[in-house]
Amino acid sequence: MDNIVVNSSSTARRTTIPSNCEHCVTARLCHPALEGHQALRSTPFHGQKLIHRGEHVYRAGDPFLNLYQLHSGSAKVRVTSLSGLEQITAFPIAGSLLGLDGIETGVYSCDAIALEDSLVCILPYAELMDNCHDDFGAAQEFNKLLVSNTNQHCRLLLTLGCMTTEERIAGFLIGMSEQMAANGYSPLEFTLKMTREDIANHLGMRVETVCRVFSRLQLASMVKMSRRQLKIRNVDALRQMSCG
Amino acid sequence: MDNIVVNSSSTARRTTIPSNCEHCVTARLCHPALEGHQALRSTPFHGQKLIHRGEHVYRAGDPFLNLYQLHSGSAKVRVTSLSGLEQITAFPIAGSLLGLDGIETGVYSCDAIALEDSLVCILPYAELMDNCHDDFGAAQEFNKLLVSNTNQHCRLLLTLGCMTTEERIAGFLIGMSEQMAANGYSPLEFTLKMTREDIANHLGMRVETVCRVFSRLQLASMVKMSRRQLKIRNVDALRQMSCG
DNA sequence: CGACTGATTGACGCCGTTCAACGGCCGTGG
DNA sequence: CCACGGCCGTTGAACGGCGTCAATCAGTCG
Repeated sequence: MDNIVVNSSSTARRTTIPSNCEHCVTARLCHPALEGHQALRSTPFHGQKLIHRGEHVYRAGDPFLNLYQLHSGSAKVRVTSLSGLEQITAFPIAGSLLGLDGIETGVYSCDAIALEDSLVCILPYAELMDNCHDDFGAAQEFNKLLVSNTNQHCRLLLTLGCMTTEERIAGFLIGMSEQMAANGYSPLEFTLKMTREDIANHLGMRVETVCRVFSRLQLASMVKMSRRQLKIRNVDALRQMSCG
Repeated sequence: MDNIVVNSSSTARRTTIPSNCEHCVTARLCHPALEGHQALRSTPFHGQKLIHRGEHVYRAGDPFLNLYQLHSGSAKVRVTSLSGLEQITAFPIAGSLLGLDGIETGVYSCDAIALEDSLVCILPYAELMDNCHDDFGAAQEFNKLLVSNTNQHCRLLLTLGCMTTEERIAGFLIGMSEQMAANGYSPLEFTLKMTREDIANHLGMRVETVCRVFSRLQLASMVKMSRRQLKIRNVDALRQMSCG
C-alpha cells in the first residue's frame, strides 16, 4: 500500500503527474483530486529534481518556498547552531517530506543533504496551503504529519538523554530496519547510506565508539557488517538491547 | 505585548471569556473574532482548570480531546519509552500550548505535569479545528505553532548531542532567562520551579553533575543560587559558555 | 597509480557517573 | 509552637565508559 517505486532516472524530466504518485504516501496532499474531494480537481505538477549525493535539497537560511518529498534516495537533515555545532536530526528516506522546518519563520532552519543521488518532488507550500484551504481533510492530515515529525524528535531526545551507546546503536538499527520494512524493502538486509561519522553525530557519539559498538555486535553474532552493507542476524536480541 | 496576567484563583470558575485573554499570545486561535476575521465572531469558552502541583494536565495514553493553554504556572512535558525510560522534553510556562503531541494518533504520547499550582485554559481540539476551517489565517498560525515546537526540539537535540555538561546548564539558564523576559518577568532573577532531578533528566545528566556545575558557576560569580532562587550575575559569560 | 576519504583498532586519560554520607528546608502532626 | 521525618540538594571519593590521539587499512576517485 505504501509502496514507493524505486528511483528510475528516466522520470527526472517529466512534466506531467508521474503515475508512481498513485501509490505515494502523501498523494492526498499533492493531489487531492485522487481522493474525490470536491476541492481542486487537479493540482499543477511542479516537477521533480535530481539531487546528487552530497548536494543540498535546501539550505538553512534560504527563503522557504517549497516542501520536498523524497521520491527516491535518502538524505540527512542537519541543524547548526550559531557557534557551528551540528546535529543530524533525521535520515529521511523515500516517501519522507522535507522542509517543514521552514514553516515557522519563512526561512529554512535546517540543511537537507542527499546521501545518494535522489529524486525529490517539489511541492510549493503556497499551493499546498491552497489545497488545504479547499480540502479540510488534507489540512488535518497535514497537521498530523507535522506532529508526527515532532513526536519522532521526542523519541530521539529520549535516546540521546537516557541511553547508553550500545542501546543507541541497537535502537538506530532497529529503526532503520523498520523504516526499510515500511517501504517494502527487506528489514534484515540493507545498506546504510550514511557514513559512520553521520551515525555518530546523529546519536551523540564519536566515530570510534560507533565502530567499536558495531564490532561488538558483530562479535555477538547479532549483525554482520561489511562496510555499509548490513545483515541483521538476531533481531530479537537487537530489539531487546534497544530498550524498547 | 505578550503580557500574561499572573494567576488569580478568582478566575478559576469563570464561564465567560476572561478579559485577560485579550493579551494572550494565542488569542487568535482561541478567539478569532478578536482579529476581525469574518470567521466565527465568537467562540464558546470552555473554562479553565486548576491543576495542583504534581498533578497531570494530561497523561500519555489518554484519548486526545483538548489542547491546554497554560494560563499561569509552569509544567514539565515528559515522554516515556516502553521500557520505562523517561525524558523531559520541555518546561512550558505561562502562554505555552500543551497537548499537541496527541494530534498525531488521537492519543496523547506524553505526560504533562504541573510544577506548581497552575491554571490552564481548555481548548477542545475539534472546535479549534472548526475555527481553522473558517479562518484560514488561524490555520496557518497553528501550523507555525506546530513547527515552532519541532524546531525547539531540534535545538534541544543539538544540546544533548553536542554539548558538554557546562554548556548544557549554561544554555538551559539562558533559555529560562529568555523565556522569563518574553513573559515580562525579570530575566536576571527568578526561581526555577523544577527540581534538580528534573533539570538533570531534561539535559541528559545526573543530579550530582547538575549540582556540581551550579556550584562551579557560583564560584565563578556567574550566578548566585540559593536552592531554587536564581540570580544571574554575568549574562554575557553565561551566554558565551552556552555555545550560542 | 597515488592521494584522499572513510573505517577500524589500540592505548590512554578524563569527564561524568556511581556510591555514599550529610545538611537543610518544608510539611505534618503532636 | 516545636519536634520529627522525608525529600531535596550538596559534596566527596573512586570507578569506568567514552572521548581523544594515533596508527593502519580499505575502498574510491582523479
